[in-house]
Amino acid sequence: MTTSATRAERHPSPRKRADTGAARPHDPDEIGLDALVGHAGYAVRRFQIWIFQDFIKTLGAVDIRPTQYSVLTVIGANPGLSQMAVAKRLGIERARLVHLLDSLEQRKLVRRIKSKTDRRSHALHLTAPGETALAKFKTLAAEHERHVEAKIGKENRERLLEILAGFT
Amino acid sequence: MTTSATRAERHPSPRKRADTGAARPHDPDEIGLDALVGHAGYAVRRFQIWIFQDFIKTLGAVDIRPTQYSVLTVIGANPGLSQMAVAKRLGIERARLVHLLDSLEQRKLVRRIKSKTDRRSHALHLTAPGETALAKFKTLAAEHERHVEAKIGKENRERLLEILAGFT
DNA sequence: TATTGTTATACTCTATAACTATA
DNA sequence: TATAGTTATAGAGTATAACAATA
Repeated sequence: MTTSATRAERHPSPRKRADTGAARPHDPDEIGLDALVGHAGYAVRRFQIWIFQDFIKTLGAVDIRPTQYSVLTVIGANPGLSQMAVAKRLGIERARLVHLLDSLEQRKLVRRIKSKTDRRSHALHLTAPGETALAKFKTLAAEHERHVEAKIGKENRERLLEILAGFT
Repeated sequence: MTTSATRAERHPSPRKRADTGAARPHDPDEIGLDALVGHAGYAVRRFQIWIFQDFIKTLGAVDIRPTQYSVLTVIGANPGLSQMAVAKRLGIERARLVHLLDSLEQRKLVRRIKSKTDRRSHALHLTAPGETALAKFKTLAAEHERHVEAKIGKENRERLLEILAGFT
């Protein structure tokens, strides 16, 4: 652990009070996280929630959520992919991708085209309006990314991308 | 962007093929992420999923999930907190905390004690078995943390904690 | 009036299982 | 028999709203 002078450490023996049932108004800043401070998962989770909320808000006008954006981006860059290929690449359950594509197809952003060589599978393509829309989404997503940069700093964001490059 | 030679960059003009409906068997490693590569949120989300899965697996024998662990840890370090205080500190909806505490109380790990000074609120405490159990959970959580360290490296994990110190 | 805990609803996401039509 | 897409279900998690008891 490298973080120093954390809140938890200001509560070295928090259980001293034999308080039972008494009201204890806590200043939220005084509530120690104890062992959570040493867990990367805790901070990563809180950060991920912050990022997604900003993404959803920034792309709110076009009603696109992070998972929808990732699906559209991958189809746009790799037209003709099957649903299985997209699901595997993005770590989405194939059952869930069905509903995601239903929604994107209803919005006329994506088409499912029956494969001629393997009639079990669909080749996924963006529609022409889908291509246009995705370009707009990418512009807004870039704006969101600038919010991330403003939040944690330019260098920290770049380090983060390097550290997590294996999780893609 | 600092990540170099990414997969996306190996697909400079991916839409060249006017392929429509043809089968295209893709090697999963050949599917480019395009713009996703530049989004911190994408990597953070994939990493967070990996971490939670490892946590759930490592603490599977004691049937404790990340959120339950965070609630128990905060109550253990700050006995007497109200439900509102815990919910605010951890960013959990108070409505959801009700169910989490119902489960932890049924398992005799936590007690809700009526406050005498504010009869609307409950003071939260670990039971004696709860204290013992939490010590065991912390040992297993530390083991999980070593898995994280092994996955991304000791220095990277420490940098990550520093970068995300604000999200706690 | 405002707050604490509770109940309820809806929607997202994850994890399965089973079904169909193809291979 | 195995795979692609689909349908269905269950549980976690998020986001709300409304209610009773209490402040």
